[in-house]
Amino acid sequence: MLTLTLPDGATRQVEEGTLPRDVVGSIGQRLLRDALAVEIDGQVQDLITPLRKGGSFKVLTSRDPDALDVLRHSGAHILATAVRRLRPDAKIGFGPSIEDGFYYDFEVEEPFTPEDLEKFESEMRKVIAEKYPFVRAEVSQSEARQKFADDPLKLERLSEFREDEIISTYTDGPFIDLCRGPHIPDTSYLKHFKLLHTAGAYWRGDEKRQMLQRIYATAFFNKEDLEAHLHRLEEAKRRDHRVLGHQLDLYSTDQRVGPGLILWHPRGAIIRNEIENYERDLILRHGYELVYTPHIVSEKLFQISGHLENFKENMFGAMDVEGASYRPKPMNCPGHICIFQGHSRSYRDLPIRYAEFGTVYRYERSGVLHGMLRVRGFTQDDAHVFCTPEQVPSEIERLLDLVDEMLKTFGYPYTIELSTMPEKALGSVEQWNQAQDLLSDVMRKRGQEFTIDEGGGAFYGPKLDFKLIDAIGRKWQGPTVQLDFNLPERFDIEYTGADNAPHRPVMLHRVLVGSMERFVGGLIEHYAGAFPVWLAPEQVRVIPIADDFAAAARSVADRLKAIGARVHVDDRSETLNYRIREAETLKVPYMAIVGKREAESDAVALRIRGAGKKQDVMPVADFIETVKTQLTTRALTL
RNA sequence: GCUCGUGUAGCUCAGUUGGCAGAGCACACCCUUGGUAAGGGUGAGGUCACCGGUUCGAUCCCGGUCGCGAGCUCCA
Repeated sequence: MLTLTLPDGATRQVEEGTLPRDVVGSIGQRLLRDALAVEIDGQVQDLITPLRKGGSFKVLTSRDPDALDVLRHSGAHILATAVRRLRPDAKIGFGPSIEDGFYYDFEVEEPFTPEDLEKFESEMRKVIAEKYPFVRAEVSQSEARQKFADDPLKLERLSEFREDEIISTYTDGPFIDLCRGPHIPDTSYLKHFKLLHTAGAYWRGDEKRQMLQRIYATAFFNKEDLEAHLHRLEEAKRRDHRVLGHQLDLYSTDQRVGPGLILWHPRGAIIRNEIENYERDLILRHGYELVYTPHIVSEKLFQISGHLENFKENMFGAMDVEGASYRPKPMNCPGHICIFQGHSRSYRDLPIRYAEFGTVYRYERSGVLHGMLRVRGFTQDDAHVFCTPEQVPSEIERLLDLVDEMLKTFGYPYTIELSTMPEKALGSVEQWNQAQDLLSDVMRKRGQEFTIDEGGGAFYGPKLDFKLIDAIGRKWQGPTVQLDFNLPERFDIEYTGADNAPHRPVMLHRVLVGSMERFVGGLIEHYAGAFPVWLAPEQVRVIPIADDFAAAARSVADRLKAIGARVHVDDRSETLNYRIREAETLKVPYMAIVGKREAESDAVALRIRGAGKKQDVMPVADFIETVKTQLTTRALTL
């Protein structure tokens, strides 16, 4: 007998092998109608998998987030059912639910076309209308091999089952799949879904294996959620930094320059420069010193640092300089270490914090390049802290403060991940554990929440990754802080302690924005191109209504320039409507319009970005104050 | 790098079942001097990504190269 504890505390005794469906039915018929799956002891299973253990027992309905995974996974089966009907030659791979939906992988001779997707979608509606129950069966290895005799990918998976593992299959009408489940009761439960796109995907994610055709789709329990999701996809498209970057004339790439290399146009360069100026002030306040190191350095340096050993596939090739090999630097750390070693150091000097906007070059495979977000040349706001082991916790604390201050300025909420020892790593397991404990201790003491990314560390040390959350809820790679017990060893750097003996300093690597390119690309999407005043390439556009007021407009502009604002006067011989439209399209925060009334009273008719027709007539002096406040506070809203 | 798709004016895109290349915007000039999201006219602008093949003839068909896009893999 198994004991099930219901959410209200009541218990039920049932025999092992009882179907959850029967338990739910005995609780209530209404509940059975709504039930999609059950959760036993925290594990989700469907209504037709026999109970093998007792514990807490919860019925999942469409209100439970976990039930959405069940729905989507079943959606994948229904997709495969439809595909198999129309393309009997398709060999089935895997079809899991994923963060925003589900996919199914197929091996086919002829790849799928967008028209195929439409046909599959309408075929899915037929499968749904036919209301096939999902039927579970537990089978032996040899039975399974028979059922999937024509599906080599499934046979491969079957060969990996252990003797004692249960092999289960699920059938919905004509389609059978090797699957652990759980599933919804029948195909009619899937109502609101959409096939999105196809893409190639390696079998089992291995680039040495064959390429399958993947169909991506999404599904929700109700129409509103589906529509909201599709709307979010549209919204992401609308914010695409590649489109906005071009429209707003921020940056470009050029075939003649090469892929993955960014040309910053004047308007984009302003944004970057503002960020750099802000950050320079910030870090000088936080005790950093600025340094510069060369873009190409002798390969010998990367032999010492271990980059040639561990990072070679991401480094550009060597160039010959009078018989010696030089390489573009993929990271700034070795150079900073050389500066540290330029003097003998005392414990009294530490911590030493070197910062550089250092441009690095990394070879990235052509298929991964993406606008400003994934490039081959980028500038890191890089810094390295050299300190004693005892100083590490306080340095981490300082960094947490610094990061917090910076991310607030840009209006990003964030989460923190602690990434631990990867497979390919320098240094001992003990060193790694020590470092990881140290990082987590500091955060626990602060009450700072974080999650663990197992095996996600850099090859030279564990790291803290800050994940930014943008205006539409997407996560971005933000600041990282990495502990490094390895480079100090390799470079044999030391300082003299109070005991007059040499000691090994600890090294911290950290970036705040990470890559200027990626960060600005992300900001474009975060703000949807409508930058806060302090970052806006053009902050005020002054528009005289007619030529007669051009002089008055220029006077307004001059006074704004005097407080450091970026202002243009648009006195072109175009209609007022035309000029307003252009400024609005360029997302200029303020339009200051000057006509007869304003010129006579030294005022402007202010049109604020996003506020439409609404205008505010105010004295020029007041407007200047408004802009000044925006600039000094780095305000996020107008 | 791999699978699929794609490349026509500065930009966004039509088009040619193989026969002198099209629009809108932007740009130049002229008219218009305007009160809150595109006033009107005229004009200039293209080796139809590049290389090769098929053909009397290729922007179009075929092959290759390069770029771009959706993904896979990888990452700041």
